[in-house]
Amino acid sequence: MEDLRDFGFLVSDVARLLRTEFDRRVRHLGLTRSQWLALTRIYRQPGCTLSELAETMEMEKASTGKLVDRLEANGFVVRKADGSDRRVKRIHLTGEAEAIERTMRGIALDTLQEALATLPDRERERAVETLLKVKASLQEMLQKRPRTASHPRPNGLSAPSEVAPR
Amino acid sequence: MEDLRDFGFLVSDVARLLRTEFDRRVRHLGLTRSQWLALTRIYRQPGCTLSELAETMEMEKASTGKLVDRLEANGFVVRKADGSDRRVKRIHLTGEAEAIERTMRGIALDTLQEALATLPDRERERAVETLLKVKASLQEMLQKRPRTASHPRPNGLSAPSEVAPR
DNA sequence: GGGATAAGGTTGCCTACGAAACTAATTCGG
DNA sequence: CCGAATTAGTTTCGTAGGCAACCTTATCCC
Repeated sequence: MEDLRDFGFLVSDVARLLRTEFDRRVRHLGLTRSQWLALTRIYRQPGCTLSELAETMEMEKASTGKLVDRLEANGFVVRKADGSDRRVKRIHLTGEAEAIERTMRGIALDTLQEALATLPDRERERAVETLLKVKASLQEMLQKRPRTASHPRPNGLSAPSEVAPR
Repeated sequence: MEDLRDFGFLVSDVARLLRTEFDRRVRHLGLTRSQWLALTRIYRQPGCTLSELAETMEMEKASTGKLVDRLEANGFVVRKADGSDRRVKRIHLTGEAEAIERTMRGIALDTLQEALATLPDRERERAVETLLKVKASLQEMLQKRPRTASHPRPNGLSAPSEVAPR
């Protein structure tokens, strides 16, 4: 029972460490891990819309949009108007981005290989299976609770009031 | 081989989903998951310094400092000057924080129990072991590369990934 | 056709973190 | 003892990502 929390801590720790290490390795390329992730999705789904991208990245549209903003500002991506629906903007990689994408893919692989070097294949595979289950479970939980479970209290540094048991 | 990347994606996804779900559940308490994490550390190490806290949280001092700023601004924590060293500020929980800490601990447990509901104990334990190994490996990697490795040759590494075409 | 509703994107606000640079206080080496 | 190196903490800047509140177009449906 006690290691339930351990699991939560560990997943977060490993994710953060992984991101930090990877970002240090690709810093000189001018992109981050998150940006590279977006690139790989666009690479596999050229001309996708922002909503589609947000969907496959399992992120909010707003957050995704800002990621794309930065990618576009650095010339890795372009937004093109759609012919039939004037709301949508289709996202495409630039040629430069494709080269960088491949480079970063290699670095990602290196990083993971190094981080998992001492792990037997079998163990890694099992971990992947386990994580897949947990992810599915969490997705269901988040979907079931669609955004705000009430509580329209935006601004206002009002104290948390009486929430504290005594 | 191919699921090496899967592992990386999955860990990040699960961490993010976990954080989002938990933050939604504790939103009404006026704190976040990260803030709660800090509280639990301070709870177990009352009067610790910022550097110690940053150490146990495995985070940068600057990031930790801002976390403490917010906690202090909301009255969950106080900084007290140290008698013998005028640089250090010792961090203590307020009474209110201790109650909230317990509440949030319960919610964390609920969240994890729900997320891992379908996972046999054995499988969860194995995952924890695996994650521990990976975490240790990453910590070593990050330590070996103390900050700026900017471009001074990222240490040959195994093989592939020719660096930056063009 | 025209109003209600939904879907695509964007903007603003807030928290979380890392990186680097900086200040003040302390310890160390000679 | 004094100046150099260390250490504690903060500040500044940039990216990431959620949440909510918008516009703008498309659709739906009467």
